[in-house]
Amino acid sequence: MTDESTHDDSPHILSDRGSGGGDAGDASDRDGAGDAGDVGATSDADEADGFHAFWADVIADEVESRDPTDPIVIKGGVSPSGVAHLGNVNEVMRGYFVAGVLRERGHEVRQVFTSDDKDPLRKLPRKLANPDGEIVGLGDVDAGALGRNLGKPYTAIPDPFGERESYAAHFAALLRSDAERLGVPVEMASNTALYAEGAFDDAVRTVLSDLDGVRETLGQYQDKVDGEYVPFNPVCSACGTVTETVTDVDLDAETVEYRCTDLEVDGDTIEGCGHEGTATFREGKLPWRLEWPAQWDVLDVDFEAFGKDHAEGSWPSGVDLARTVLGIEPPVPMVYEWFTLGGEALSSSAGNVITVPEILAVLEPAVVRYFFALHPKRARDLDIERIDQLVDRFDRFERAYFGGVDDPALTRFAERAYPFVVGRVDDPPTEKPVRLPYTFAAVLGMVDDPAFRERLARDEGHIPDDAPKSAVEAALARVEKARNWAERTGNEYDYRLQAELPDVEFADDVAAALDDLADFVAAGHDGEAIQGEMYETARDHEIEIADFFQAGYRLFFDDTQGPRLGEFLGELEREYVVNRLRREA
RNA sequence: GGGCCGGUAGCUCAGUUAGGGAGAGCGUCCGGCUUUUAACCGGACGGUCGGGGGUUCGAAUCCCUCCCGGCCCGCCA
Repeated sequence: MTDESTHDDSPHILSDRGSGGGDAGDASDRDGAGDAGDVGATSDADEADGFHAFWADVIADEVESRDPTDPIVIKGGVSPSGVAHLGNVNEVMRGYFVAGVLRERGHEVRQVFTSDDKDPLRKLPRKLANPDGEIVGLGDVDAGALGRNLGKPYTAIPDPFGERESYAAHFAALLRSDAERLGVPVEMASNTALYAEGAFDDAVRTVLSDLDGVRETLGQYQDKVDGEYVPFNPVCSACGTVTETVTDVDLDAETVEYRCTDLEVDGDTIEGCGHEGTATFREGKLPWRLEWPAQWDVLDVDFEAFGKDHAEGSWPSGVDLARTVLGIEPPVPMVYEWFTLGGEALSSSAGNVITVPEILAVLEPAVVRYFFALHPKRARDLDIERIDQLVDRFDRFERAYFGGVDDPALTRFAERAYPFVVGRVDDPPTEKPVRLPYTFAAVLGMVDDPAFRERLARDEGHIPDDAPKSAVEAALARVEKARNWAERTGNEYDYRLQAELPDVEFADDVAAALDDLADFVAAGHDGEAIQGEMYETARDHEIEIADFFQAGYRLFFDDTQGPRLGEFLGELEREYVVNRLRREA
């Protein structure tokens, strides 16, 4: 009915500047009705003039302006086709922030995540993830079994790892555990299950009852849609593949007639078996362009975030089909820009991916959530080599929340977003957590002894004297992350204290200097004194200071460089240091 | 070819909603911490805000245009 221009349905609502501000013509009917009642009653945390420092508030405003009925439904979803990487996390984390804001405003909110698992497996993935989320190659599983199942729904293909009921269930379980690790409670919904229980029956009936309408609308977006097009893909009862050739529709019986024909995928052909049969509305699926709007209808979706790949394809056609065929209003959309990993596009086939377990090996969950709290529309790069920069930014963001940074813009953003980032909306922290700078944590990661780590952190002033035990433990947890980072990247912090004496030899004068230093340490001195004595000893023996330090690094790290040596040695067990300096153990 | 999104310092990013000082952290350089050895402190250097044009007293911000990158207009999420 309401024939609004596509401009008004732009999913780029965080980019539109002053939308509706220019044209007097269309501003009246869209904004006028919704605004009057409830705009003034929005969040108390907002400034009165409607400015928002946090994008999730902008989205929440838009959702509220449509007068949704509780519970508000926020959806995300992916096809469980293979390795879920950090890019897919957008689908849950973006919704997490919007859900949090809406709950804070007093709404009941459900966050639903669909596994679009009735889609067919179109080609063999090059990489898979095992039940622990670790990436493995196709050679580690029965690739032949997968190859024989091309064209079948993911839920009809056995789990390559033999643990769950299907390929889809395997990857859906990984997605759920990813969300849980990030502290995001989501309701998982299986598309296959929704079809099986009849949830899509009404939508399928509506679509197949209005073939002319579907063809006319969708034909404006897809050239392949012609007078013969039928928007339903039955699953062949003979061979189990998803087919595309429907020859007749029987609305009374709620069935379709089909012929199992070939499926073209990327130049390859998945052969149909030629079987001719009958399928019910539950024994097939809608094509994506219609299935997406049907999900909005079935799940009553109020908001959905999606990648920019959908923005100019299935979103505009989905909006149109929702209104003209299904008779519903589409949800509030939000497009997120893709991020790059180390400057390159995420690509599972090229191996340029990082999974949630992998990122959580080097980052605390709050830091990952912080990354996804940043503006969704900005092009950004996630660089593992310099992940310390991201952590530094998080620490600064956290300090800003506690009023410790002279940066009004950052402080406004932090005051609003921080409680959601740390998952403490209802009882925000009142004391700033103790944090070790990430690179300092990497230095501590060079040794295993927890007591050593804590001593050194205290000596360097990173842990206040009155910090409670739990805060200290939480701070030291970062050391394991930073150590994993150093090992993964092999960077300048990737040193390990050598438990065994490295196989080394020194010139006589260097050896004599080491013996003198050993005597000094044995006499009992602190790290600062040892550091100073190293210079004295080198001078006494007329050797280059650089050579002497290098000898020390060779003995303790079997390397030519390392951390500030004297103070480091001062924290280690004295007997160990003395013996090592004497090259005895 | 058409449409959409993105482009701010060497790096990672704020600032674009609401036009007014071009900013932060890191890196680099210099200096300090008795003594060059990656942790700590201070300072400096560093940008045609992708280019050009326009509106304005004033533009990173609004308009036009061009360049570069990504995405969509086939399939698929």
